[in-house]
Amino acid sequence: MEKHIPDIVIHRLPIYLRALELMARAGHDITSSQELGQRLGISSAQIRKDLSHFGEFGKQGTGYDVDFLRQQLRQILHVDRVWDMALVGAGDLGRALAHYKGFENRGFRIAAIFDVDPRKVGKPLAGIPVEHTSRIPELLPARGIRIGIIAVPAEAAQSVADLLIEGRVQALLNYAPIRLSVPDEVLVEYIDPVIALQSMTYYLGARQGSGQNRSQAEPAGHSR
Amino acid sequence: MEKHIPDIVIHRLPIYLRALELMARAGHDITSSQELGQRLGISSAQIRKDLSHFGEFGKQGTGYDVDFLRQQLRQILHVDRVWDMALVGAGDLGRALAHYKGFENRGFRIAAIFDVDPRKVGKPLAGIPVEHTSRIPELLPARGIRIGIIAVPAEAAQSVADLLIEGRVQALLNYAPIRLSVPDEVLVEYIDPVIALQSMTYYLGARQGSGQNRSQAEPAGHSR
DNA sequence: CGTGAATTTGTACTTTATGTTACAATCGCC
DNA sequence: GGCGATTGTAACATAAAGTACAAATTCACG
Repeated sequence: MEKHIPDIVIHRLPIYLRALELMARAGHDITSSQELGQRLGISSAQIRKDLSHFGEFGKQGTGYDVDFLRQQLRQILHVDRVWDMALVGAGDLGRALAHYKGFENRGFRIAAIFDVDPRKVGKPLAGIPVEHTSRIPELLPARGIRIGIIAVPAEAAQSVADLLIEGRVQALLNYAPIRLSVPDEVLVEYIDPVIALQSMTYYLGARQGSGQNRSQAEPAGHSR
Repeated sequence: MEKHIPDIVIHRLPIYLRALELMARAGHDITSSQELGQRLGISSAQIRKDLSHFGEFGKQGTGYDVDFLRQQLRQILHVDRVWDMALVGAGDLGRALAHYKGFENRGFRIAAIFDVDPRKVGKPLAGIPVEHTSRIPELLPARGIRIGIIAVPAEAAQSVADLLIEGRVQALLNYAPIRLSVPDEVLVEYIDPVIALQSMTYYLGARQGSGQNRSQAEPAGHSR
């Protein structure tokens, strides 16, 4: 319980937590690694082994107390508090994120919004004032914001990342389809729907289409 | 080149492709596994081995022709065509996805949009008419749509998935924070920003905060 | 209240999957 | 025509997942 814990294990914990929250809300008091695994498509042994990195949370013959395990996981993942985040980009995606209800109750809150567009600066979005991007380095440290969300076009993403890092941010969630170059100590997670889609079309392509597919050949040239 | 190819390899290919598209746009004609790896934070040997599953695309002493490798990867991933997708949910997220320019040129297009809200049905979104969700099973097969995007609240996600599958969809991109239960032959990819964030706060929590963090204790009770 | 069957955990051990190292073969270039 | 660069891959090393089981617990039943 004090050694290095594999990153892949860390990435599964939020999935367990999400399932537990769901069970708790459904009034489910007790569960087992088997039940959890069934719901998640993960082997029960995997779940037990993952959890065993952090302690012994279950009871033999019974399983896990949903509420207790939930609290433990929230502690382990440090979401037993609320993390303020800075959102950069008040376009369509930024707006969707600003209005997203899913952050509440899962440990996060958008506490500041930035955009370069002067028409957007000043007007509040989801009740939060939109500031100019250039003020990131100045405003973030004062507000103790340690997480940044990048929701700007790919061309602007790296410079936004640089500003956020100047503002002492330690974790980035990047929606732009580009790899960011950041100091070693800064964490980055990437969300790119096209990457996810393309790894599915690899498998789809081999299969039978249901109708007249391949509607359009992709033109050779590129623009973006 | 005919054996089973690990899923994890498939998931890296789109990342290679994305980098190559970027290079191509930058007028970069030739690259090497080393250069690619440097940009992506992946070892050069990893890249060479991944590619070797599909053939020999490089030239010793020189490296890879950016344009050629790009075309090869697009073929392998079957994004040398355009895939029509059905988007379900015309809320904030659905709107952002409908307007997203990043699908173009990467092999995808939103060809149909659905929502349950009668106020949204009828009005076009990003030039695409919004239909009622109940019409999914009827409309998709006729249009040869094989990919669905779920952008509805968690409560509705499973029933939307069921409708899409009834409409013969073979791949789902699910933005709802819930695991879907689907037949074996249907592919699913998940996007949940909170999962990504929580795996970062695991590491962040151990570190020094930059100011007065832990602004608010999460209340014990839950609602959502 | 005692007992045995049924569960279920945590973990040691085994197997499988993934990644790294190292290098012969090849190529372009000066 | 020799030299530096770079590929593709075999051999090795590391990481992750699955198997199996002793130990603990519950519960039904007499």
